[in-house]
Amino acid sequence: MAGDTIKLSKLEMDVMGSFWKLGKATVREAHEAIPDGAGKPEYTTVQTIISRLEAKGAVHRLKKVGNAWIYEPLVSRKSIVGKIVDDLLGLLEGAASPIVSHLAESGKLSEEDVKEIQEIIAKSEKKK
Amino acid sequence: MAGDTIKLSKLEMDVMGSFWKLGKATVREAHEAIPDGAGKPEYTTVQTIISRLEAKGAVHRLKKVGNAWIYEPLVSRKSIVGKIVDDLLGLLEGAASPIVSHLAESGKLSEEDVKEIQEIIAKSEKKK
DNA sequence: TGTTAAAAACCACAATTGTGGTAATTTTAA
DNA sequence: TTAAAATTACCACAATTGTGGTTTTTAACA
Repeated sequence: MAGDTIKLSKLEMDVMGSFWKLGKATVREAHEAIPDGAGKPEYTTVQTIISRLEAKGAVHRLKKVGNAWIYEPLVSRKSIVGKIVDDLLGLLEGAASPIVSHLAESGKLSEEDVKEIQEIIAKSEKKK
Repeated sequence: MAGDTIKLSKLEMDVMGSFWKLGKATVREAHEAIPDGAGKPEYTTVQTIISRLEAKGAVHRLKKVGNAWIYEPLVSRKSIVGKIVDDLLGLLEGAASPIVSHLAESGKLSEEDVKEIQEIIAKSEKKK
């Protein structure tokens, strides 16, 4: 228990990206939702990946429409991102600063993000 | 070019952790520096991993002392963490907030971290 | 200087991941 | 109602990763 979030590979993650974006999708829709560019997998590859995702319990078949199955995600992006970040924190011995420094340096942190952080921290400080 | 930071697997990352911590190390030292617990690899496994890290250019042999080689990291933790975070950002379509929310919620962000972020942001704002 | 302890070198092999093909089935449109 | 199009089902296979054993070399010391 505790660390039992499923482990997804890079490609599996990309395909989950389609489901997280679309909510639910057929194989074809999931495939089309993957951004074009180098390394975009073939349709049949996505088929395979979705089967594996199903075996892992990351998606499931909702219903059949026409002759295509509609799949639905069973794990949230939030939980998966959480696991990735936690793993990374493990590598960093719990220190978040290398992560936030990188975010800040790469200009990905908006002032809104910072405000949000401060609020959350303020809240958790109060609880002590 | 640009995305040419080496790709490390989980175990390879753990072993790199030893090098980042110790600065340089023999196979034995790297092995011993891995925290005990479930999934701690055997000495010979670490040997293999270090060979692969060498092949990937992540470490190299510095010199021989006694009959053991001393290895040294060639990639910084910073660069690897940066790559992981960038990949994650890719999945999140560039939005950092899911990451920082998770960090903040899990109580890993100190007030010092927040101050650091603000400073970095302030600096980059000035440049505009 | 020969034995032994340590490390390297080399090897093996299963699981997972990336990648996509082919055959069979099911719809749908002519 | 049958041919074409879409989709599933099933298969294959190479690369990478996790895992650690066996053999050989090398250094140290008794």
